[in-house]
Amino acid sequence: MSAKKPSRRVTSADVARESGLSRATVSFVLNDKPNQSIPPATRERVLQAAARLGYIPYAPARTLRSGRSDIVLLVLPPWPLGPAMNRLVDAAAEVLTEAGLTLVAHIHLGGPERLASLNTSLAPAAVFGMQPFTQEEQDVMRRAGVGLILPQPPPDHDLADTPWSSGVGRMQAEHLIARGHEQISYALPDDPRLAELAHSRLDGVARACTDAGLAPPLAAPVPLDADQAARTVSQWRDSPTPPTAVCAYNDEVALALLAGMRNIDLSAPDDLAVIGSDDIPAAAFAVPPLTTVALDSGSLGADLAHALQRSLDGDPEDFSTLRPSVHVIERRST
Amino acid sequence: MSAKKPSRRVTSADVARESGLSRATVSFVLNDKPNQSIPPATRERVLQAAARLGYIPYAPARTLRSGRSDIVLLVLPPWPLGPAMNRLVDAAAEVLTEAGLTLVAHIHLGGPERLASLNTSLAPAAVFGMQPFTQEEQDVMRRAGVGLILPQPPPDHDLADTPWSSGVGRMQAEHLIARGHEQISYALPDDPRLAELAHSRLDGVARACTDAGLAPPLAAPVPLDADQAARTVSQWRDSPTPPTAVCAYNDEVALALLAGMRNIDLSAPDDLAVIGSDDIPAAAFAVPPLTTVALDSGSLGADLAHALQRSLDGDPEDFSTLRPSVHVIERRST
DNA sequence: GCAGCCGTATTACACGTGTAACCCACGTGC
DNA sequence: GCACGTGGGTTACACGTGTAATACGGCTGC
Repeated sequence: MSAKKPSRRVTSADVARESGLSRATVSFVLNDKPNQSIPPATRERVLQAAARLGYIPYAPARTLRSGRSDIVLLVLPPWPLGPAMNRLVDAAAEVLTEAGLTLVAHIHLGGPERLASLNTSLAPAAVFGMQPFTQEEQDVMRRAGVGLILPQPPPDHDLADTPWSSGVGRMQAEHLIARGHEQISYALPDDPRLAELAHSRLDGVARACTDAGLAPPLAAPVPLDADQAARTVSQWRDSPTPPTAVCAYNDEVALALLAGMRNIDLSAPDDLAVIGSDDIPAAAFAVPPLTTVALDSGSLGADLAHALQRSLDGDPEDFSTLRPSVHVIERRST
Repeated sequence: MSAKKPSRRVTSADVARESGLSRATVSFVLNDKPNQSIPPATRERVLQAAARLGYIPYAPARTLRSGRSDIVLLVLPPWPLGPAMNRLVDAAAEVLTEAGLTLVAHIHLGGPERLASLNTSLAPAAVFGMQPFTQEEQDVMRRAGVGLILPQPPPDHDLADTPWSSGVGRMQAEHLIARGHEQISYALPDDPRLAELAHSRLDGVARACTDAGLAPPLAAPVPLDADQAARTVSQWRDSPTPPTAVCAYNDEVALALLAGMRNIDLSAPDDLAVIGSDDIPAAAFAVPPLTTVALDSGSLGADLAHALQRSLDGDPEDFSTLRPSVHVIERRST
């Protein structure tokens, strides 16, 4: 129980010694190779010895030998992602765990050289990012031994048109249009790190507008501050074509708008309808309760994980066909 | 440029061949060993060959040989953690990256056997969790080669008394007491997964109350639903000792309370003062704007990372001395 | 009685890296 | 002339696994 050496690692050789068999036999039993014939008696001997010693195979050695790791790396951007992404990761992790894979997340800040050091220490089987990687980044990862890199930019397809970006914007706009609104504006987030994603959502709104024969949306950044939000609203109302409704980048921006409107004695939806995105818990408690667009990120995560798993098994999978369900949660702000 | 073999891995042997030197020399140069004498000319030869081939050392082999990995694993519980934890992880990752370590996060769902498989594929140098691990879990990780496991339960010290748990509760209560409140209640979260953390925060509130000579707080679960929250508030007001203020587990619970109070024509702070915790963006936009307790999780993360790094370097570090700053953000709900 | 075969377990090697131990040629001091 | 460092490099091994190739003994078929 209390050894001198504080923590000597238990190797498969120890198990072999303990069970009086060879390391090969131990390995065969523990990975139960199908085409080997091992009598139940010896199998039991190995299993018990392994349990007694608490043997755990050493990942690096196993990976080195087999050539493939069972780590899936999720590369997250350094900006806050909200609870939707949380659920997505959650669901994906569960599916992958079931398949013997391990999902880990890393927030990635710098350029390709940092990505390189990441892969240097992890050597994942697959890397999953939020937006496509640059060619240079891909090269670095490939050289580091990454087998599968996602998402792959579909060459003929608009990069930005992922379901969790422009799809959300489109859904927001369609809901407002169905309510009879004809002049829509868009509330961008103030954080520059969110600019890319925000503009692709705005793009979804714009397309929904042109599809319906409406004018393109006015867009303006809305900081998370009630007074500044109020100013933006005032400017909109003073414009030649004042909007009757606004799509917000997310629920937080939408809440800022509602608070700003209160400050200048306006209220949703009569003076200006407001729709958010993400369905954070606070949305239901706003004044008035906020209508918002929710992405079923849980099942999206599970779908992604399944597709990834099949991809690792050799089936080239088309990830662009994954269309998650996104739906409107109607409350009182529209 | 376009080889038949789709992606043969570039090894240090390739670099050796390319530079016309031996693998050992290559290794010496690349890890620049101090006590070796390598003329600048050869050094340059190696470096250029490595760059030309785009050599990236293979993590598993390196780890296998050296015995220590540079991965730090953050084990997250499967429940939502809020933006504070996000900032903490962010800051910690930055510090660790600077030190050549790689921080990755994994959400952990099951028992020790899952933890085992986790470590089987990762072999991290250190594991960092939110609450102390059980003895069994620690054993499993130790056997898997994990050198440092945090947090270590201090034997003589109350387990629950971490700064981000009871410290928050204490700070909430002290603020209310300073405002003259003498009967305080506590709004627990409805999610059973949060029970442990919530009760330790409640404990902080209770201790602040007894320290001030007040009665212990009434506690009740408050679901994220306005009507149900309203019912709880009514019950409190009907109790023999009706509270004049309430500490909420977090801002979301606090927002639910405010919404519930609106439904029954009560308002904060006159009918009942409400204080939250976390300072989520939505708190500022509530009606009335929510007073809350904010943890400086960014600097806490950085401190933790520094301590962890020193610990890995051999200095036994006392993590229980880390006292993050937690302060009250006064708005209008108290 | 012997070749052959099958079940059982072992030996031997490869994966890619870090590094201790060694080797060789070349001044250099006496 | 010879022992002797010494700069500049190499050879050899270890880390822990997985698995192909192999050895051995006993049974079967003819």
